[in-house]
Amino acid sequence: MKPKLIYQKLYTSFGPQHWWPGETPFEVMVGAILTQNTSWQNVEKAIKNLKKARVLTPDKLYKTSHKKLAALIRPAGYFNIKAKRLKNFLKFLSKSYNNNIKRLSSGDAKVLREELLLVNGIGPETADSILLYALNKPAFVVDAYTKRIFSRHKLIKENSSYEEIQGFFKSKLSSDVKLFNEYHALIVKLGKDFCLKRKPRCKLCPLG
DNA sequence: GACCAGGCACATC
DNA sequence: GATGTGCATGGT
Repeated sequence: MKPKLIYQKLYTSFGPQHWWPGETPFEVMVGAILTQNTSWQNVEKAIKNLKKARVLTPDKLYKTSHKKLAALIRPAGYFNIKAKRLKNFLKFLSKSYNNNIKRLSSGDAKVLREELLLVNGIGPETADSILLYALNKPAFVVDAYTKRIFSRHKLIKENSSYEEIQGFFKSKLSSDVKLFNEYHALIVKLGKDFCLKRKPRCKLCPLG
């Protein structure tokens, strides 16, 4: 089955997913770091804490102490390391872009991706999530579900690298922000509902 | 109580 | 380049 057809099947089954769940680009970027290897449900609690404490802006979050920040994001797990990663990102945002999100989003996507990857704590998936969902750049996001689902359906090798999998999708799809947005969200929906780690395939899977 | 969740860096071979 | 490990909460 071709990637485009799979997309159509998923869209028909599940409908639009309205991603990313976040009110502002900055909130999306923070969420992208907090959700690393963590369920979104837990991330929501952390973001709620940040909002309640009124620190969910680049400058205020950067000024928040490590101890306080870690305590606020505690529900998202790995709170010590994620507090550091957030600070690393905030330092980059401040030093390189003067906390100007508009200037950030007007930059060249390829350059920006490289800059993000230089931040300790931001890997390929987090970088692409930020590019796609916060800055509206056509970056195809690859995650654990993508690997699992597409290798089980024999479309990619099980040991393919991130770049290989991303290349596969980019070569088969038009470079369209809306499409990339919806496709990744639908993959996550499918993964959560049907493609569990220990269950090789599911009879109810819309892909058969 | 085990397993899992929208990763990443780092050590070691 | 591949493989193993630490990081941690909360839901099922």
